Amino acid sequence: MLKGFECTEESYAKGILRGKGLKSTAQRLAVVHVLHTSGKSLSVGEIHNGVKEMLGATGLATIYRTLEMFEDLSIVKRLHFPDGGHGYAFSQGEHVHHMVCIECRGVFDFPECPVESFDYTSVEKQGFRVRDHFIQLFGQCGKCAEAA
Amino acid sequence: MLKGFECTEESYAKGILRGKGLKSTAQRLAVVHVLHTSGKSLSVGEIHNGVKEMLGATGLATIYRTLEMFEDLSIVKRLHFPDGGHGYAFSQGEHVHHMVCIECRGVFDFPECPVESFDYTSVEKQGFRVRDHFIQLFGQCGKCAEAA
DNA sequence: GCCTAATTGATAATTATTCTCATTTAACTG
DNA sequence: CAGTTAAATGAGAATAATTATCAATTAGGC
Repeated sequence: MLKGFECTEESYAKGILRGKGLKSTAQRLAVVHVLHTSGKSLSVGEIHNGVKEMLGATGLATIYRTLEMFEDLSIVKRLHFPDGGHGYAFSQGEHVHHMVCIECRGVFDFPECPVESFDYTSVEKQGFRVRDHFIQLFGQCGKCAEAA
Repeated sequence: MLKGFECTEESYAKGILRGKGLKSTAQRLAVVHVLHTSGKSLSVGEIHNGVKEMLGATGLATIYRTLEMFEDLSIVKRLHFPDGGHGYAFSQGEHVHHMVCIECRGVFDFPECPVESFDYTSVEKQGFRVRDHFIQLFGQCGKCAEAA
């Protein structure tokens, strides 16, 4: 097992995995570590590289499997970019939304939900029942705005 | 050139294409037609099949090229699904949001923007400058709710 | 420490997307 | 409305992304 780099986020993931009867493998914790410490949205390839740096040879399929599982467990969130690409970011809990810097791909949380107070009347008139939503803000983070 | 199936949506697309000095080809108008008449979000393959039904042999690359261009022109919108997949829907104008039926993938517009009235103060305290946003609602459309 | 089901690694297979270039065509022009 | 030209297309090769397979490994409980 992996030692020495465990922090709040890894403990959080371990707790969720344990609760579901899933194993806390070195690979899974490394994915959490790589994502969390980067503070931004990473591609599958970037995550794979980060994990390999920590653990040595690691199968790419494991990264895909882990990300899919983590998304179901609300440990990571899949984010989409205007250019059509996508990436993954560490994210605790289900009802958090994210803003993404279009320059550095840094990810920032915001807990207030703009849709929560939204009046669905016009939507529901069409017979539509809203169950869930996906929101993402794009812009410039403080650092990138300064640098510009 | 294509005749006989032109309706408001095709004229709309032709106008935008003309305005940008782009050609209104049979393939492009067929993409609009297929998307609009379906009323739902379609995969690239489904769009390709629909266009082939109308025009006969059509290159897949053309479909990809057309969809990318149409997204830039805000004629179609790329939508994402909880299962990780994505699709395209006809969509007039830039500031329209969509709700998608998770059963039939039907797409419904709503012009009111939940984020417009949202108070960004907490976000901007972090130095983040919001430029754009992506919103999508998921749920059940009237028909699918009845059928259930 | 042992046992067992869960997980992983390596790679093959599949699927999705982009590229290339010769051929075709929409739109403009006279 | 025939001629011209830059834009667009088709077909398939090339590349990238994702999923599947299965033998070998390992976390977690006893």
